[in-house]
Amino acid sequence: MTFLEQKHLALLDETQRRGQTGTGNIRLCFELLALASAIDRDCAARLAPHRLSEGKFLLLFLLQGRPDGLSPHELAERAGVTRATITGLLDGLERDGFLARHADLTDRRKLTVRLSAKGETAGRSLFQEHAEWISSLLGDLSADEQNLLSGLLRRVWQKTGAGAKENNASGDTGARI
Amino acid sequence: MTFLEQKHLALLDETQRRGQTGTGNIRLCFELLALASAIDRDCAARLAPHRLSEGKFLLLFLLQGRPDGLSPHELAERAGVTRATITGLLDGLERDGFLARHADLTDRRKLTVRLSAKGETAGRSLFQEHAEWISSLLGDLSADEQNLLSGLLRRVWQKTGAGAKENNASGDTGARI
DNA sequence: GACATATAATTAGGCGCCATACTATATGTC
DNA sequence: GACATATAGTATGGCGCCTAATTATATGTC
Repeated sequence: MTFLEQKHLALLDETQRRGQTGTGNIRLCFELLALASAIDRDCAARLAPHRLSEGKFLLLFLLQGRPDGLSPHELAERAGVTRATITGLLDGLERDGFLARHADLTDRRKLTVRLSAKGETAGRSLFQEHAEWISSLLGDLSADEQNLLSGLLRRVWQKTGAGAKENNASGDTGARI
Repeated sequence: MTFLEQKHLALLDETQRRGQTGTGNIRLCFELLALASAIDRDCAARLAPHRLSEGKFLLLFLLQGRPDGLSPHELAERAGVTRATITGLLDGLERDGFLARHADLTDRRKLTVRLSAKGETAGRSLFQEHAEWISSLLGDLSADEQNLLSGLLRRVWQKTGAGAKENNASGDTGARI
């Protein structure tokens, strides 16, 4: 059986019906997207029982083991999302008792975000669990296979907008086989 | 340079700092997710100038070349999303003049959704463009490399929740090298 | 010291997706 | 023909993400 998603099947069917060239390429691209979606769904399903999303988990994780906390601004930078998004995530996490916002004593514009005991505990155990799970996803592949896969992914990535930008800066290309 | 996303870099840094095992696996998984995100971002950027999202594009595409139209219910099924989601997408597409809802004559619960001339034109040209773009992403890989990649993706996919479900039904496993 | 400018966080509003609840209509059964 | 049940579409409210605008505070410069 194929492992594509419904929407991709529909697109692929129609592409084939129209006798477009390169449907093999397209199928492969959809397989890649389907795999990523499946991983994201699994991730969400693992976190949902704790009332956490992937974004919230990342914040928990960034704050974990930092008794001095971090500002929303720093969290945004490290998480790679906007400060507005952080505000929303913090609202949820604070509501559920994972952390608290504290006023900064020296700069009254700033806040310091610190985990509660609940947040510390949840962060620590979830992180361990999460790392093991992700690692296990790829665990069946041999070292050679992993290198191969990484190289192939990199080459495809260079055709994307993000990759093209990177290409202008450095001449790095994945190995060919 | 690496091609991971900010959030994954943060997770990976911390994982290494804690001396967790299997960080290579984890990096590879993140590379896969980063590539899928890059593709999704490119897709969104291509459609945005037309005031379309990926979901809307799919509807345009499903309706294209069907003078009799489809019902929201059928659209939901083929797109693999809920009917509620379809309602939202149709609202936007109707507002922007790509299509119209028409009352069904025989069953008054039903609607028929048909593209406008604008919708037909946009659908046709975008579909062509889109198919060529996606195909080009993978176009650098040889046939062998494509088969290899597909097999590797499939094996990882079987470790996901979606894959595990599928496994119960059929014994299909990707080829090993 | 006043004022332009930068920075921190938030708010407001939008999008796409979901689950759940609701309304209108159809249908099968007695 | 009445009534339970199913179905079609929508409304509501939530989440995570975004951009742009707003408010409060800090800072550099004249």
